[in-house]
Amino acid sequence: MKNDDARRNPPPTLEDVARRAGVSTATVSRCLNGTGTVRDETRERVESAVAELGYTPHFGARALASNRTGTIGIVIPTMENAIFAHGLQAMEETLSKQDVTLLVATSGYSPEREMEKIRALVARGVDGLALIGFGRQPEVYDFLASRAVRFVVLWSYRADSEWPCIGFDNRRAAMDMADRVMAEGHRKIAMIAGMTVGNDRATARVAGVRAAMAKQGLDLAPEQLIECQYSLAKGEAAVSRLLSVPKPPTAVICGNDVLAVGALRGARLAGMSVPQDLSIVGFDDIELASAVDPALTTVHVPHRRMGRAAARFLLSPSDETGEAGNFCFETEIVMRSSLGVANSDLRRG
Amino acid sequence: MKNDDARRNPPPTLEDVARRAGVSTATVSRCLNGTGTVRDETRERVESAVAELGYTPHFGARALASNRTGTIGIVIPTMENAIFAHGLQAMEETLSKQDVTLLVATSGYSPEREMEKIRALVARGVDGLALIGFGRQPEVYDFLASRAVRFVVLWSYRADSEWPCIGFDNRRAAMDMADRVMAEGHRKIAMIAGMTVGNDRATARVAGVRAAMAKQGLDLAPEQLIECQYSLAKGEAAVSRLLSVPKPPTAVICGNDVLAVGALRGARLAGMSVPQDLSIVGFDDIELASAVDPALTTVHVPHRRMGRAAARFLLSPSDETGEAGNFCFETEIVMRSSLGVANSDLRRG
DNA sequence: GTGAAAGCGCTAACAG
DNA sequence: CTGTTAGCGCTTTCAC
Repeated sequence: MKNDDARRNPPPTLEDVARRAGVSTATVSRCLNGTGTVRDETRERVESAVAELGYTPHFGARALASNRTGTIGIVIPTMENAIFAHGLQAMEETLSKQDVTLLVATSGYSPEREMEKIRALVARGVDGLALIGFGRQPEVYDFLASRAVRFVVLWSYRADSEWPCIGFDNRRAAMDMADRVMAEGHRKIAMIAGMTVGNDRATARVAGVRAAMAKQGLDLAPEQLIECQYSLAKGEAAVSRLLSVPKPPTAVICGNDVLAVGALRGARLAGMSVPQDLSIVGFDDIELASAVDPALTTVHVPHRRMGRAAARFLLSPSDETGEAGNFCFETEIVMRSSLGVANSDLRRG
Repeated sequence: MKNDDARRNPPPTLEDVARRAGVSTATVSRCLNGTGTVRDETRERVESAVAELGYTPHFGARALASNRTGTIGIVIPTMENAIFAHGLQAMEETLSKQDVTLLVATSGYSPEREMEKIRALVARGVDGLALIGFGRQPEVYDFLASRAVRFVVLWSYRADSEWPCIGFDNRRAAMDMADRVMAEGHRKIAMIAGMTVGNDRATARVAGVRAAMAKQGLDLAPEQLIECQYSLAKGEAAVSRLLSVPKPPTAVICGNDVLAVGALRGARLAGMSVPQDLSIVGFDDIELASAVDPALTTVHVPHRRMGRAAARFLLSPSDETGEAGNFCFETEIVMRSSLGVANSDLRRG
């Protein structure tokens, strides 16, 4: 049996390689890690010994001895929609060029689970950590500090942040979007937001919409703001609630594209056509946004560039950090067809 | 500075805990791992020492000493669409109940990169590995055997498989779908498939469609079969190619939902309405499928159940494996609106 | 340029 | 029920 084979022949160790190459383990280690200098001829002997034996270093042993793991961790809220997929992909690509592995954990938008995952990743000796947004208990940051874990906050940006962050201005982006919606003549505007508690991005997006509306003397009445989890079904349910009142909104601003696509479907089911009867806009510009009909007007977020920047930051030697780890990307509104001019009938209504 | 703090106070070790609790390291280890028996009073002392110190075990050390890591790895083709997301999520949930971490790596549908990732995961000492589909070089399986790595193939099923697999019958599912399409009167049928080379699932889906058509005396002409990568854009491009011939198909069977949604958009751009002028069906039943308009008729695949089964299999003690790791899930066709009866005008055409 | 040897933090026999 | 102790495989001074 193959299994027994393997049990009898445990994987080769550094020592096996050293013996075969006729050198010491220190030399093999030096070859493998590019530390110190080794004569060419010696290096070749070592390399062929490695190849012949099919040697792979033992990760745990290496981690124990060197106190590094070649691993970066990230905790994202969810993998179930594509919001973070491109960012992750870009991050992973950049990291793997330097032979570092990205460990992805998900929290399901739960602070407790996020903390668990952070602990798990730190316990695994990640050399760096990426977290989404700022909204978390101070204990989390204390823990990270006490363990001296390098980390960066992604997807959010605060100029005065105490911690490095690479993101964008969620509030501003939402404000711009609301301005754009109002520029189309909309006055009765509703919002379907993500759960704002503990989620600074969702919170900022609501605040942005509020601020923009305030500038025009409008406000977001409580019944015009629905908070729900980011899912198609919730978006669909939310919009039907918004439409079931005497004077329904002519435009709905959604906290992300998933909600917006759900809303699109809800509107369709309610017999409204978008954007003639109702405008719907999203946020994030995931692929889904341009796949649906009508295609979604949304806020384009530079996922890949953020992912790459995050990787580069976490890869950079910690002693040359400086202010480097603080970057605000620009977002822009992508006009597609789901936003139209306000229908005056309804506006009057 | 916090960083210096941490450098001066290195993380507590098992020994620190032992000292503080007034016991030996062995006892602390026993408490932490639930191995052996410990008096309640002792356990409590240990537990409070752990809490006070904020102790977290060192992963590498543990891996080195015990030769286990509490880690299961999986290599999936991509995270950029939701095909594997629910399966992963379910797997992760099941594993984390047993304090096992899931390490996710992506291959981008490249065999070389898949092998790299497998090596990386094995080097990290994963206790088990999940792979998608069977299509890979024999060397990969040899490597796994030589390292005695427990693994399971997912998303595919072969009754006579040499290796444990938990999946479904891709060929059969595609066949059923083709039958269903033909039952609506379609005779001119085209297919937009994923790249079949090295991808047994894509291959089986094409084979299934072929077989079903053959039963009715039809065949899939070369120009009626387009292979492309799984992306919205490719699906869109493919359908416009299919529609640009004298006698275009009345139905297009797609290798997955992403392609189908792309095709939907392509058809729309070509001025065709679905399903009146053209029927389009997908495969996988990801959320996207029911979010678009018209909603996609597709093959429902029990992603979550597969993920859970995979986790359970990999979690089970290897000595009681037996035939347990071989399971074929049923799929079913979800009728939505993108499949309609064949338009006789076009059929004649 | 290379080797010897001391750990890294933890687990698992083995004693007691 | 608990303590002692010998490694696990690798990196990293420190000599030579």
